[in-house]
Amino acid sequence: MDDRKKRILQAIVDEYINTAEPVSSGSIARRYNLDYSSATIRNEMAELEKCGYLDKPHTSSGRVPSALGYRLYVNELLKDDDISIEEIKYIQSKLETRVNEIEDLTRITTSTLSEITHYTTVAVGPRNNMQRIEEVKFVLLGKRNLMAIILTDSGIIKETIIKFDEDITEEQVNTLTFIFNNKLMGKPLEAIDKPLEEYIFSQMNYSLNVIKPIMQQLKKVISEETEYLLEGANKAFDLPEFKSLEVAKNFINILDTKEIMMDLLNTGFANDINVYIGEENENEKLKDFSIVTFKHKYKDKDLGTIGIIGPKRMDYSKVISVMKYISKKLNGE
Amino acid sequence: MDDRKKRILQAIVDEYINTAEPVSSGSIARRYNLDYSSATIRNEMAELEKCGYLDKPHTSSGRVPSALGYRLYVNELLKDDDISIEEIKYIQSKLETRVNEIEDLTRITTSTLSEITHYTTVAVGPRNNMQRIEEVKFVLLGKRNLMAIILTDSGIIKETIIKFDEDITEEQVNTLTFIFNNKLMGKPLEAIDKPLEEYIFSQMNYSLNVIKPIMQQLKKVISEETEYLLEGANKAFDLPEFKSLEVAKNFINILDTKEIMMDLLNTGFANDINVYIGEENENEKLKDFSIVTFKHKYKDKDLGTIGIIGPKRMDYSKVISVMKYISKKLNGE
DNA sequence: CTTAGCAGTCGAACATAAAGAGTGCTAAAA
DNA sequence: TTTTAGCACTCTTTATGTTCGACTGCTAAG
Repeated sequence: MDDRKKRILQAIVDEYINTAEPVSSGSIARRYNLDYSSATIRNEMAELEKCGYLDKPHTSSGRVPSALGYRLYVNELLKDDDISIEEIKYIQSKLETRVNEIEDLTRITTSTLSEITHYTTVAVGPRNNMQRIEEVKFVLLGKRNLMAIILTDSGIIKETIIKFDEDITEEQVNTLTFIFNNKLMGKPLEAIDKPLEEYIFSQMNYSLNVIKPIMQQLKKVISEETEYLLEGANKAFDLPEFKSLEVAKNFINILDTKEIMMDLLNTGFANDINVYIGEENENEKLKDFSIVTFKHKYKDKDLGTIGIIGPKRMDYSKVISVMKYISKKLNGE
Repeated sequence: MDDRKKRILQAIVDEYINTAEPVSSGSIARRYNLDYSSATIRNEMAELEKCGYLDKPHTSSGRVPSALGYRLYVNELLKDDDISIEEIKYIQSKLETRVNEIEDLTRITTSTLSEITHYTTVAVGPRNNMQRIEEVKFVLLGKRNLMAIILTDSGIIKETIIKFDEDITEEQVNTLTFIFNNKLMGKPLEAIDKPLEEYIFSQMNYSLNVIKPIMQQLKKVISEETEYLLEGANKAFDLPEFKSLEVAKNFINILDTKEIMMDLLNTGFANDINVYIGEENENEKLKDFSIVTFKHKYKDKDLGTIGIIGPKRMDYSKVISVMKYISKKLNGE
């Protein structure tokens, strides 16, 4: 794989990302100043195809990058810093918004990312079981409703309401608070389990009627799907690939069955931008799409993962540049 | 408008709802036992068209109901009780799930409705400003975070977190709790406004640094969009009308810009099922869709509105029957 | 090693024809 | 007066053929 082949491949991918049309040897020779004739480029393209980096829709058509071609492009040929001053300013202004809840920061980041890149953006909260409990609070609402608040080290606050069939006293609440904090402070969320239930039951002399519903609801909340955010689903429909009904249908399906995206977002390495290109994905429905994800943190607190989904012909340079910038900015310059 | 015309119109609408193909006089004569020849039906169809109840895609094609036709059908010709025993059992089993938070009930209702009808379903919470405050609680989280909890008479609980730049004392929290409850109990949510802020400021001898952020955040929370739920967006894409790219694009657009649906859901009469048919909607984007909404209540508490969006060729009988049943069931038999 | 030139391939766009479904109208039947 | 059989006419759909243009692949010359 010599240098000239790479330059040509890069030109083809760039051109295809811009036009969404199969790229001909002539257009490359004309528009990119590679100083070779279309015939030479044609020969190189034939070889690139033989190596699997390019595909041809039919015998006499131009070339289209294959998944392998995009992969090489992403790994080796990306333009760095593909982000303008205006965009930087816009991102800065957005991220400076003061937020009270950490979820708001995720929401702002997600929508900003979608606005800048013009792709659909998805976010999930951090994996619950990684978080450690800092404090548990119980607040009596009326006589038969109890709100439980769990503060974690990631700054995410889980709260839930538990309904009872009998009245709860302030004293009970105090005991509960003491025992839960005593037992759980510093522990991961998954420490809320059966053994804990038994321990608490042994410590408190109330009926199971009080503890059972609390444990049940707490377990439900911590096992619950983390928040799932979706921004700019309609943006995709302006892209030429969505002329195909099958593509459009798959897209909606992917977004609607949250598990597909959630799985993908929960894979991937921390501290890194992960790129999944078309057929590289196991899921058949993702074959026409690429997804770029990154775990975002704020002052080293895990805030979950944000992903961008678009056509394989995605503007990887732009997307990755913007993600890198936002990631750096969030983590403190 | 004689009876026979109505029977024929009903047959045409029923047939079109089933097949999504223009309906011919012959198919009506064959499949519905109206005891008239296709020629007679043809004559009636011509008149129905003249009156505006039917449309013809082109000169020699069958007829398609117009918005006016659907309207007459919905107002006068609906089959009652178009819901099977199995469906009733399924709905019952779903609605019996015990829930702790009122939002869960909305979620279950929304997804059940989507599963039974096979249409996309949307829900919004009740209009905030209608609700009355029953209690306000403040809970100190750490030293500089305060959680505010507002209980309303509809059972919806709003909670939010307020961040401070200085430490807050328990004493301050107690004073805040006393003043807020004293001033707000029984008042509507919109009582949280500028005059309240001034009153509280006059009553407490702390700096504005404490009250300002609280009021700001509370106002934000109560003015915030109420929850917006979406179920079964992909179901729509199996319908033949979604072969048209324009229709599909409009659909995604409608769902993505929440305001369109929110506006519609917040219109409409309480205690009633509201039907909006295609061009009847002011919004141009809705011209190909119909929406059926109902305000749902649980034991007379307002839980917001649920709506179904589908093609104009929606199975109105089924949708309305299911809604009526669920509505009755939620409000206690 | 590069490139000009040209034959060959394929898709897109357009025109044409035939088949089929449905209507509207007329005139006969009930 | 109402209903219906029958038929001409209209319009869509599908199939088929044709042309045009954009590319490629290959050969042979530079």
